[in-house]
Amino acid sequence: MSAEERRESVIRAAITEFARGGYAATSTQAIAKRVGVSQPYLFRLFPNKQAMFLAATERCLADTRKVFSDAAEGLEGEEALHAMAVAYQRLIVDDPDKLLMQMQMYAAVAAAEASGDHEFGESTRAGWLQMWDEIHLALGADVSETTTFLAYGMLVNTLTSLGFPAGHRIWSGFYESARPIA
Amino acid sequence: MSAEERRESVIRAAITEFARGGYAATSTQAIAKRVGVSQPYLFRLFPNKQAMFLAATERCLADTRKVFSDAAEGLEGEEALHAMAVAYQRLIVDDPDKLLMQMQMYAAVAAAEASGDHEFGESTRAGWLQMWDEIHLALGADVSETTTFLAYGMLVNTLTSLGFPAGHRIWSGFYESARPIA
DNA sequence: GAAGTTAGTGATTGAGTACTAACTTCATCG
DNA sequence: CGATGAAGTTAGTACTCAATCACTAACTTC
Repeated sequence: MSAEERRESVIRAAITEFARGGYAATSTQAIAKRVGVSQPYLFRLFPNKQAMFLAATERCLADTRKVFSDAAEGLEGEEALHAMAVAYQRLIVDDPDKLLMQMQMYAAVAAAEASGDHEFGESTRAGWLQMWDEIHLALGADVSETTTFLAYGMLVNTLTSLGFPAGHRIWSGFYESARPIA
Repeated sequence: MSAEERRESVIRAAITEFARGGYAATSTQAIAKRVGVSQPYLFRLFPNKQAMFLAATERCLADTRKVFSDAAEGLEGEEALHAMAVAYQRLIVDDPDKLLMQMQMYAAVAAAEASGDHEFGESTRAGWLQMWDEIHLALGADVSETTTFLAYGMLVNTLTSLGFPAGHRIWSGFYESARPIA
């Protein structure tokens, strides 16, 4: 297998491992095992552990962006909003690692920023802005609608992360106001 | 100093340390140093590191709840909403560790749930539900308004964690729709 | 002042960690 | 055939960390 292909599978493995353990608690050993390769070899493909985490977060953001843009393609306004909401819900159910990785990313960036490292946050902010702009366009360039959409998305992230099961009363407000499922 | 008082200061120190490093990357040594006590003594006050983290998250949630209930006291409806929004913004600015700890908590619970440990999530969900109910009451028992309020709150958390500076265009939607500052 | 308790420490251990250096295997090509 | 270079491994280093243990100093009770 070529180094480039390996790097690909390392990124995929890193996403699932980092998603479950966060940055610090995930060992490069665990990633290597999932890839099916020796642990030191990872350091041929990436300069260090941080680079693996960064690659994983970037990939994760890009994948999420793609889910939105694919869902909204050819639609606009209310229809686009509904399609994106449904697509995001499907993403969370079908590929929970993406959501977990997102939460780990937020925590990691927050910690990095708090301790003076603004480099990591920079790339994440750029990815987020891209996602914001894409959703913004799909929703007809309505700023407040974009903000509201993302706000509900973040609440979904939080409640899902906390493990509130579907049907729990804490979800009831979604049917009345945002209707992301319907 | 009595053990109970010590336990108090350990919790406070744990909040700031865990907030900046997350669970795994924070050493008990760092907490002990901040308290001004030897590292082994922490294990007289708490059975293990997890218990310190749990105590920190519970305290953090309780403090946040108190911010809301204090702000909304004697008010209702639109006024209560505005007061709580302003109070939360002040909390984030004045005591950023509370927000960081919250994000670390979400990531940690998500990871725990994903790997089959539902005990940690249980206490966090309970604390969150309490907060939800308090806000719900303050907002006149309007479910969709409560959900919207919390949704905006979670977006604020995310954007702040990512380090988007005040005045960045990504915040513009807040003035038009939610007006949590104004 | 003996008996007992409470707050606290120093030394240590054993497991796990990121990362390095040096070696091997093997397909390809002149 | 023999050389080259890329893919991958084994062995190892230097370090960190949670948790335990045996101990002490100060206080309280009677």
